[in-house]
Amino acid sequence: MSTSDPEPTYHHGALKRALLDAALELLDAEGADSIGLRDLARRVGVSPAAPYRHFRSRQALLEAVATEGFERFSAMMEAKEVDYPEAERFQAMAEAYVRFALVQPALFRLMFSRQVDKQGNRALHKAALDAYGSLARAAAREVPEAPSEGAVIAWSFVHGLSMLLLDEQILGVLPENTDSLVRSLSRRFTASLRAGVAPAPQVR
Amino acid sequence: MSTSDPEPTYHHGALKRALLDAALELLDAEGADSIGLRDLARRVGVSPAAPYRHFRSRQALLEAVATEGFERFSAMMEAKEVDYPEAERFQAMAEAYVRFALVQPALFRLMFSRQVDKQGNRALHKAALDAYGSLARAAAREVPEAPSEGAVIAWSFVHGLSMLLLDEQILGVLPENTDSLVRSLSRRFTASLRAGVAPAPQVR
DNA sequence: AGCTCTATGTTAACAGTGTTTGCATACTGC
DNA sequence: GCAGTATGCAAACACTGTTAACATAGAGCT
Repeated sequence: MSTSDPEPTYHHGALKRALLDAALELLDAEGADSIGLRDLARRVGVSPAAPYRHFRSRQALLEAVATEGFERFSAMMEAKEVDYPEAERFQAMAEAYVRFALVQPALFRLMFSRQVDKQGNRALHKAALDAYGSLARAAAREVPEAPSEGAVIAWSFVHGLSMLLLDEQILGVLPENTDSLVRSLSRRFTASLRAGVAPAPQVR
Repeated sequence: MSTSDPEPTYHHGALKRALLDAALELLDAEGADSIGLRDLARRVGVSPAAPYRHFRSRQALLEAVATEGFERFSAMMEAKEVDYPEAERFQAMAEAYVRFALVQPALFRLMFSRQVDKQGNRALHKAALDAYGSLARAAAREVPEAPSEGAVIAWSFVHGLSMLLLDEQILGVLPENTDSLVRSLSRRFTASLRAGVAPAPQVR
């Protein structure tokens, strides 16, 4: 009595997963703001109060979504880490970073928004730090003279580029094909990162 | 009958301005999400429907706030542009950029959020482009070989650094004094920007 | 088997929101 | 002084997140 039958039960069986999936789906259609608990409940076929058995609040739901976003994100980054040789590694990861942002804009925005509290949510915090780890390692290798500073500079660049592209703010300025734009920009950046950090710790 | 009396009139007289001011004030106490039209109306002392005589919707109000944010922002950047000699100019502007974000975090976030539609709002669009202009000019001067690409790279760096600092995401990694952190990072970045763009257009 | 305990749903209600409609009041220009 | 317009108010609508009280299903024990 359990081979088929997708619908008829009182208990849904996998509501939590279903809610997260629905949220992830809605996220890219609309923004993260227009993602309501009642919407999700309706879409999954349960009552408005049902989600509260699995998430303490709407924010908790969003944090769970963001956590999963970070997990996917860092999985992808780690994949690049093993797939590419040292020489091309950072380059590949930078491009992957931006591509992730462009493919799942709302998810990316949510991950770095203030709607989720990375300090108060251990799982989220860890997932976010993991994501940074891979990129930082690759960037640090490019700048052995100042690894941690180099890593932060590189992180800032890819993150800022992603954000500005999401805003369609750069396209008004450099209206090229996005992919090749990202490639040429990150290539230039990598080159200057390698060349420039060593010589000039003091400016004044 | 008009020398004093701050309160008793039926018509408020400067509701639009008052609403914007209240919004700007609330913005830094709470986030931009918790800024409601009814809240503002209450705080200013008018009925819930009154704001609609001056703003078509909540989003329109937020866009007006963001526009004012961009205007202040670019005014500040242009000030740096004239106050500093070429050699230190970009450096100063980069630091000012980040500082603005840190001093008015919610406003900065709003300016670059999806809650405001830069395409559909001419005033907003112009203000945003103006803000970019000053920074771009200064950055381009540092990289005469590839001015527009250099400008975008520099913009990405300062913007990303701002965003990551707002998330308190970097502080977990480099827990220094924020001000000196910003200075040393942007100094390093500027140095590598100068050094590295010329030699290596081709990597492969 | 039956019986209890807990997990997971439902319904009904509360407070709060953005927004619209119709009416009231004040200001402005002839 | 009077018409027309700008600006305010009150009441209502359709939503939302969230809570409380109740209902049902499944798990584990005897």
